[in-house]
Amino acid sequence: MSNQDNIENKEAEVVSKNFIEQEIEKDLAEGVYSNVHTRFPPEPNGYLHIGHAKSILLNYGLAQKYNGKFNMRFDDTNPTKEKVEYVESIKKDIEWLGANWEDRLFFASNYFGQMYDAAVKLIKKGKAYVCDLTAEEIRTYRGTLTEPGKNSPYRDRTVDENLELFDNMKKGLYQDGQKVLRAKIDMSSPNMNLRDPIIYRVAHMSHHNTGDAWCIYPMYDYAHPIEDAIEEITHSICTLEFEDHRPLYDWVVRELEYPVPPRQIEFAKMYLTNVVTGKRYIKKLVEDGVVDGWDDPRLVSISALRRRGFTPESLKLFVDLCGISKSNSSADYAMLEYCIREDLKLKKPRMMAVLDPIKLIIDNYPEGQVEYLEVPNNMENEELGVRQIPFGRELYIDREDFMEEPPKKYFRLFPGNEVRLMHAYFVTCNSFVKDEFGQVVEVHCTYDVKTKCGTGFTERKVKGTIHWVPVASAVKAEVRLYENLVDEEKGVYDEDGNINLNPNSLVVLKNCYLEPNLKDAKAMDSFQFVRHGFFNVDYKDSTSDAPVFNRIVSLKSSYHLPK
RNA sequence: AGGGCUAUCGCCAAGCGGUAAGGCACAGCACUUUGACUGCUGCAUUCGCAAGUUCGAAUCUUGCUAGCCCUGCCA
Repeated sequence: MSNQDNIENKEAEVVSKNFIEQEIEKDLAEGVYSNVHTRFPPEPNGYLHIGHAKSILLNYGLAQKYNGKFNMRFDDTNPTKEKVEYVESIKKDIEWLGANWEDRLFFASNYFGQMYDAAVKLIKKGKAYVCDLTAEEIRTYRGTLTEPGKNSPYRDRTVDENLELFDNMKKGLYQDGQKVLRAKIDMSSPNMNLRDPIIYRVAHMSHHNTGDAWCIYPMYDYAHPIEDAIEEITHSICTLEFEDHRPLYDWVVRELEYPVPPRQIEFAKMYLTNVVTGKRYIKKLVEDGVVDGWDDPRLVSISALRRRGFTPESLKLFVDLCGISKSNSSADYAMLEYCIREDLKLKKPRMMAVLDPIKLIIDNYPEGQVEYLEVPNNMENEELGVRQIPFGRELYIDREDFMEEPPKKYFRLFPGNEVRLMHAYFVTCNSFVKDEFGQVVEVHCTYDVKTKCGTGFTERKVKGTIHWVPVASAVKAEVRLYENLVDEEKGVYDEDGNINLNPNSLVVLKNCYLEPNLKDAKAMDSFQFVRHGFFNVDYKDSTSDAPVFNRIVSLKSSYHLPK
């Protein structure tokens, strides 16, 4: 079974339609829309994270499922927050995820002209007015959650006066904050968004895309429905906090009289338990140097997950497994880990690596002899081929694979016990050597030639198999193990809102030995290290000459020494 | 005179009036050139709580309770 089939099978398990799909099918059946057109509309003000991946994959997946189209759109209506550098990184992340916008890459800022015309239309309909109140006054006039607001004294200006004032705003006759354009809706609405929301503000600032062409910029609530309508989006999918904005969204598309108005549907954001997902907090971690950048493998930004070795397929699987709903929830990190293991296990070679080495010496193996063993790269996937591993008298094995006094059900090496050296021979432990600190440094064994792997030897069996690496040709490497950045015992935040950090979130092992085949491993290549999990070669500059491996994910938690 | 939304196993999540899907996690057994993987088995007499309607309610009604969101010239 190929890996692709495997993923498709996993997806097939998600049989029921999510509520958005149900809504779409209802719209299609009732003829509200004749096609499906979705979009992903980030503001280029930072890095995308796994929560965005959910939205991207949802929107793209919906378009695919219903044979529709998917647009990429930068919602860049606020020049104070946006930068070109984010635009490129966002495009890169989305392409990497596999969401294809084809030739439909748009910028909200390219619609400024149409948005201006639409505002003029609203003014002419008597549905918008220029307001001279200060920001503070507007806040006061807006009322509170429990008290209605009151009308602005400028609310009843004539159409002609509004037209002239708005034109003057555009011409740059006013300072920032001096005047705004407001929609005339209902100052006593229980929905704050409908209390004459501001739809245009003055901001004398260069825009990353339009430069100095404009000094007035539309607000999200006004701009977004127009963007969707212009692009003929049918289903405008966003997160739950915009539910209260939907009446305003509908007001805008209705008053502007679009023939086929788009429809906004909200779903719950994705959170991960005990993981920092807030952009503000991630930014602080980066600035404080707690992590080494936005792509630090302990973060869940898309660039971090990519650097860590997560694949687009694994993220897609994760998003599908999590599902879409309207209830606030937080997924277990274990589910994410499952997804990457699932994706990689048949795709990647299984190599041997010794992370905490002790020597194993085969006393009856001829000194100086080297033999090459041919081993499959992945015993469950023949397509990955075979490789040669040199075998000799002196090997490294992992410290945890030998115990002087083994507990019950310990199947690995201990004095008198016989185990299989993976892909090689059975060896029996005869003795061991300790250093002056009482640490085991050498284990002495004898091997049985008859037991060579692949010869069909079946006379006796062993309970344990251990991995090894030849001392003479092993590749020395630095291995980085990642744990949760957050102290799970204490929870993500303390009383003051600071993050409870886990001091052991990054462990660097400098004395690791890998099988010789890993000498030329390419950057971003990933492997399974038997018993240790999945690792990838880091592309970032390392502090040592040795190759650096990041642990993507460890093996399932039940894969441990006997209790 | 507040409004909107949500509540089904440790975590996600189906369910849409006919008697609680599935996945993750966890546990056990089998298999195994690693104890992983794979396979099998187990894991909610009960759906936030309380009344009501009904032959029948997680699904309908009413009333509570808890959580999230909303008073940016942010998105």
